[in-house]
Amino acid sequence: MSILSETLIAKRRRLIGELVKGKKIAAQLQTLLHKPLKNNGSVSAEDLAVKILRSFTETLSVLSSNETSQIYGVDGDGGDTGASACSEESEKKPARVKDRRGCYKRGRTSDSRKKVSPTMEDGYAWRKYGQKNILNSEYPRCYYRCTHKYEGCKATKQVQRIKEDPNLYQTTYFDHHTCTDAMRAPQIIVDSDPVESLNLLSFESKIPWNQDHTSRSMIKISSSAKEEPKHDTQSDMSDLKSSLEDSNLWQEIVPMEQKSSVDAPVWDPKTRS
DNA sequence: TTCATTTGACCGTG
DNA sequence: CACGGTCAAATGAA
Repeated sequence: MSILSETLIAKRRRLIGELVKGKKIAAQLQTLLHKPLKNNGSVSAEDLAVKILRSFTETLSVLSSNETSQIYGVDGDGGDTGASACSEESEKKPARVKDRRGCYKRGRTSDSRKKVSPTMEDGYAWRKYGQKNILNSEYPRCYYRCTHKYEGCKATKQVQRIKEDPNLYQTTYFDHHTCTDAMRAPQIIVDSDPVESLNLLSFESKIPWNQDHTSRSMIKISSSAKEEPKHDTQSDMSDLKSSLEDSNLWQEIVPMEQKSSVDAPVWDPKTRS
């Protein structure tokens, strides 16, 4: 027990160290991007990018080597997923409202992962199904589920703008995508969504995020990525992969069974009922 | 016409 | 009863 917590503490230290390092290098890269002419060759943007990637890669490898939920401090007491589908027909209520008693449960007991990002874009196609004003929160919370819910993908997420910094969004992911890459750009699959970590490379100050970046526009981006598989992400990923292969980190990050799942979409694109 | 978003109602939990 | 998560009709966009 104590040994376990010690290793956890060590891992946490290592993670924090890596993240701090990555943040510093990212800041350097940011200034470099702002004044590219001043790049007299001391440090190239590419070098910095590689360093950042390495730092985040290291972080991911630590995360994927053990329970991420513990490190994130997220609940994960097992049990089944929050909402469950309505069972069947029931006509005990007025036409407008069907009887939804027992249709869903609360309490998200499945694994959840939190992420703070300047963008809601994460490479997946999401469909908004609700929005609520939350007590003591200035901004509403938006509820999304995977577009391919009807193919069996149970992934959902909640997005909420952060009160202290409205440019940032806190996204909480529930469940995992089972629709994999059939409808989105290919990517590495790690325990927690790897694309999220790559999104960290999109610098907030470079992107004109203003308050008009609503969920709507972000979702549009998601679905367009689905419809025409542009492979920006893919080329990014292959760059990343090739740079990582040099350092043998790639093998560490991608567990065996997940590597094989990349080219084996599990969802079946059938017509939904 | 199809598909996504909006929005108010419904429902379970604490 | 309040709150938060979900549903589904209405509405809008392509």
